[in-house]
Amino acid sequence: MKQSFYERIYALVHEIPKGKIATYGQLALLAGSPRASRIVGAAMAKAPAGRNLPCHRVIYTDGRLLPGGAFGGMEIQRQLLQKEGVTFLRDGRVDVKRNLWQPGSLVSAALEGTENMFPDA
DNA sequence: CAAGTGACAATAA
DNA sequence: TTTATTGCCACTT
Repeated sequence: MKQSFYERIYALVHEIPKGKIATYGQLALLAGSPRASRIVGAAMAKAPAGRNLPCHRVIYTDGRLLPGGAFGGMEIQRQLLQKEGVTFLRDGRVDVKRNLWQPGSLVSAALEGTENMFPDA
């Protein structure tokens, strides 16, 4: 029985370790559709309570949080991430380069050729 | 079956 | 640098 992409997304988000963050594009890539970043967002938006999804660890590729206050205020989200151990830039953005979730060997094949993902620390 | 929708991402100005 | 537009894919109606 095949699970919808949404279920796949939920599983991935649930796999995000504490103190790390992931971007919608990253989750989409892991889900199997590198361009389905919007699907990830849609999945989060429709994410049913009970899954305890750490959706606050999912941010933009720029390291920017959700404007408007999808979590009840993005400042809340910033506090949460900071409390988890995620480092922030002075611009108020998450340091994606340092805190991006890197799932073991799972990505090795997907990122084949991306030898230098972090040119600068 | 066709059109519309959206917690995004990349490119242009 | 920020703002605006386009493309994108799965899901809903």
